[in-house]
Amino acid sequence: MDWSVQQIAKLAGTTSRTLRHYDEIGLLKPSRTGDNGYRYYGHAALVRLQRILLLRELGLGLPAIAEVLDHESDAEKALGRHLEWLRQEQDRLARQIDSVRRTLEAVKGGGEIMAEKMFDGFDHTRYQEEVEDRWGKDAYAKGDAWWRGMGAEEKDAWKQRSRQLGSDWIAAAQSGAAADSDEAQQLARRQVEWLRAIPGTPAAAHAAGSNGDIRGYVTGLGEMYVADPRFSANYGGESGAAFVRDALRIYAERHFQSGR
Amino acid sequence: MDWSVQQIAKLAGTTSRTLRHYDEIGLLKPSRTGDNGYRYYGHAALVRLQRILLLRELGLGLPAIAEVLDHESDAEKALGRHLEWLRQEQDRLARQIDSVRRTLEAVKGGGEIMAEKMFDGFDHTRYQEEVEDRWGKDAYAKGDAWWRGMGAEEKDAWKQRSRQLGSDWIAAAQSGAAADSDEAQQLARRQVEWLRAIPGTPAAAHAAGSNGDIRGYVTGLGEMYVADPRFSANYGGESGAAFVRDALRIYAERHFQSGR
DNA sequence: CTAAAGGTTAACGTTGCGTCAAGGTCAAGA
DNA sequence: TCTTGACCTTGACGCAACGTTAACCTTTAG
Repeated sequence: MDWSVQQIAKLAGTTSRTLRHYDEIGLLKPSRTGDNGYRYYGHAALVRLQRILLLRELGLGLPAIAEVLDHESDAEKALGRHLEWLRQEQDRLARQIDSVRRTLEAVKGGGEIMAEKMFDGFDHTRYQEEVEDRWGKDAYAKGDAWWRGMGAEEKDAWKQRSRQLGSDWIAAAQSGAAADSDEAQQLARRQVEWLRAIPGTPAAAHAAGSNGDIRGYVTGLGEMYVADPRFSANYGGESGAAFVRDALRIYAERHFQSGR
Repeated sequence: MDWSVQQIAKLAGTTSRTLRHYDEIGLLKPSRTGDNGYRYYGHAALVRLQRILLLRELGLGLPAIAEVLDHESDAEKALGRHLEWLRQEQDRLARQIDSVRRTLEAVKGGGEIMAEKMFDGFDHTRYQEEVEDRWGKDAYAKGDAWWRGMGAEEKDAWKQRSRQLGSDWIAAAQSGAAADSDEAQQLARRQVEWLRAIPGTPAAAHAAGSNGDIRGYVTGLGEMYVADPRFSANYGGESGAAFVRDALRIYAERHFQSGR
């Protein structure tokens, strides 16, 4: 009472190629092999195959499935871990959808694809990797959660504040003020306060009494601004960006201990 | 004022390998290539790279990104399609999570991985492909939505009804009744009514007055039962499954026009 | 006897790079 | 000047899970 590849494939709802693949990687061996090389599957193989397919539909990888089936006891833990992973994926997707929606709206409205600029409410998608690299994995997560948790009015207010700060920087830069001038240092102070309002940043931690490397953070941020041509483009070319950077560096040197 | 691979990679928050990849597939060519073969990137390239990375974070594929960037006008449509796709993915994930959760609970409670059998509330994951193949893509979707939309009590009731039907079939098969006996035909009627309660099936459409191929559907379902050893195992071996199949076929022949 | 149906192994294609491997180039110190 | 060491280059394999030819036997039905 054995079945051929095609037969068992149809019974279980899969393809013969899949069965050969599973044979190849050792996940499911045929119960018997004919002299002609044909694969034959018996009852036990079918049951195992169905379990494999069930677990696969749940999204588990083949190695994970093998583990579950071979050490029956691990099933619970494996499924638990998998569930956790699925939930993270779900979160990621939700954020992505949100981003796409906003981008789509921006495109519909403005036109240009990359209309969102640096100060337009802290473009947190753009600097994700950089932020994570330099100031820890969860800094971005916190900032992101904070932003997503705001209502539309709050977001508008924040954007307004950001834009105001940005245009003041531009005005100062174009007026030819020096980076260590009072005007520039006042702007630097506002910028730092602005940063402090964003949870997850070292600036926020510093405001709360903790002592991260706020000096390095502020200085580094200035360098990021100069390095980013979108920023320079909006703030009067490289000279404008350099002005912001210098002002921030000087402010940081004057007001913060040298790191950690 | 050009940048080397490493430099531009850091500026944009990616790696040199990625840049070489993009060069290879023609997504982003260097602005200039040195006599030594070195790649150098200018301002325009950096802007394009940043757009690429932004779109990538939104989850678009590289070919799609190329299309968006090269035919600026398509951006809106491309993003719209992408959003749609993301939402479907989200749906899929949600269903998967639900399945994993239920399976996990079943494992915690009962133990055996594949405790869910055929009639245990219509195992809709198991026959997905088959159902889609034979009776259209959205039949499964409708049935699935219906099932997921039920409350726990409703589900329990449904399971109860299903189990009752199943055990009645078993009893009839084991009593040695003929497939065309009154008893068997009564069971067939109940089975068809049971099927009618599941939205998306041809049986449901038929109940609503539409005329899909309900005869083929009912008959085919019977064949599926026989082909499935899990079914036969639970219903008294192949003879029991054959009994069900025959009874259904006879019932279908007697009560439904021959298809479409 | 022949053709159709079904079986076999072998090997490339898919997605987006990470990761060696082997070897030029360039700026700077001994 | 020679030697590091850092950075550059072009291949080419690896990953996940099969789909899809390709080229070639075996079994089965007519």
